[in-house]
Amino acid sequence: MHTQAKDDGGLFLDLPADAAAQFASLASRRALGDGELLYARNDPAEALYGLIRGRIRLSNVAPDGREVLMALFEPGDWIGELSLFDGLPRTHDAVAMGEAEVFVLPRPKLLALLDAEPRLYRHLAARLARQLRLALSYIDDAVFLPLALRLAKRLLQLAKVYGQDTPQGLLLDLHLPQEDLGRMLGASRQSVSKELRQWEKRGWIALDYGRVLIRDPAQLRHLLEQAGPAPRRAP
Amino acid sequence: MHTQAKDDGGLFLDLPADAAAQFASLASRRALGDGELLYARNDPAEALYGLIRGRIRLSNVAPDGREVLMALFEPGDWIGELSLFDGLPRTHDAVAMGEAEVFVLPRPKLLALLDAEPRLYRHLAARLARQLRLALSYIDDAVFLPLALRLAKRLLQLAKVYGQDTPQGLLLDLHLPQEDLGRMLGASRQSVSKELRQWEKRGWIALDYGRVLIRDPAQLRHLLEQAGPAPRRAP
DNA sequence: AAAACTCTGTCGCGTCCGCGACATTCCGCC
DNA sequence: GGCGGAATGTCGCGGACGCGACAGAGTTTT
Repeated sequence: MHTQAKDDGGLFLDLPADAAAQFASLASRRALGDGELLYARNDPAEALYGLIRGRIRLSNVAPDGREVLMALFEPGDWIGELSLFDGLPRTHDAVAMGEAEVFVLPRPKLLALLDAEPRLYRHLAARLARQLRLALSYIDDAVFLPLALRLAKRLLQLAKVYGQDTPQGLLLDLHLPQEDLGRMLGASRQSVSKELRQWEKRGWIALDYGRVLIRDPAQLRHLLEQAGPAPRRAP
Repeated sequence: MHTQAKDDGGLFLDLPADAAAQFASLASRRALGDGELLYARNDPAEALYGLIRGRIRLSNVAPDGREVLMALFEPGDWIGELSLFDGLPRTHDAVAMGEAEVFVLPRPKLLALLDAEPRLYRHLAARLARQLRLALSYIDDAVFLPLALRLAKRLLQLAKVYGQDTPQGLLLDLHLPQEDLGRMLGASRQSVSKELRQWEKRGWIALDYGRVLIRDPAQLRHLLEQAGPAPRRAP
């Protein structure tokens, strides 16, 4: 669902080399300005996209302004496979954060290629499978874990993908405001801030604008382990 | 994710007839007693199952006893495709509610068949796609909709699949305690009960043990429409 | 370098909803 | 047809967390 770039191991997943070439031959390009919509919720499924440059946010906005931030895409990620498969409309808005550029693989051409090379289905289905697993785990977490634990979990998850090792610890430099962190968790900015601050006071992390330095990942993991398996049960 | 039976239109999805026959030739059968585990969370992915008789619940239980009820399967449904695709462990427990019987399609055999007939991937991928859409909508709903609306939505959704038309209205006779309804929504039994009772007082529904009669679906839909698009915004 | 914005920290109130408790009603079973 | 267990209705307390408000700190723009 999100942080797909490094999960895939490499650029545009592990397609066989020849298939990658075929994909490329179908593609045109499209440049996006800051805040530009790649597609909107309920748009028809016209193409599959491959992110070349920049960052794209996949989210859903309620009419009252609340927003669920479902995924962040980084260069190397595919975007929009779900609609590719079932032909149904988009489930989310896809918006460029800053300048970005994508490959555009029109659905009809892509389907034709897939029919010719059905083994490619396997690769794309594998992506769907990963996304489904992620979505399912989000649902579980939303029900089982209190905000603090969801936040810890997400931070560690993000760190696995975006974290850079530094002498002081794992640096998460993704220029993401706490408000967006909240939107990933279905939580308010204030609650996220409060929790992060608490951890900072304990020396587990250090905060900066749009940046988090995880000084002691083990403490966060410890939180999850002790509370996750047996959430609070005092007799 | 759940209520897949009638969504698929027919028994074991719309497989080509010859493919269905091939599937059948791979299958053995397994009978399950009430409460018996078909598989458990984290079990390895050994087979794909097809439900022949009875009902199976797909759920996740936290160590403290709380439970998320992710899906109910009815005869004609496939069970366990996700692990079929990626080979990773089960995400949920699958438990028989009452006596049940399933086809068992061992994964290795099935993968061999799929390699021989790659076009079948398309059918199975379509199922993954539907499940992903459902999961995504659950996530959105959990964040955007208050309990009452999620409940209304779920009731209508269940009615589409299980509802029987009667002179008094849509009858939902699925022998599902309100507690389980709650577990579908990440809500407590008490809250579900309260809301249902309220609707009953207004004459929208009628309640019975494990049964709901929807007298006036339009009212429930109305709830969703007025509140869904623009949830409460008093100046 | 100052202005305009964005991001963050912090209170405090209010609400939603979980949870324990208990009475009541209904079902399945012997 | 009566008995035990399960399902339901109902209060009320308490906790988690959203939300408005505002101050202060940092960043971007011109």
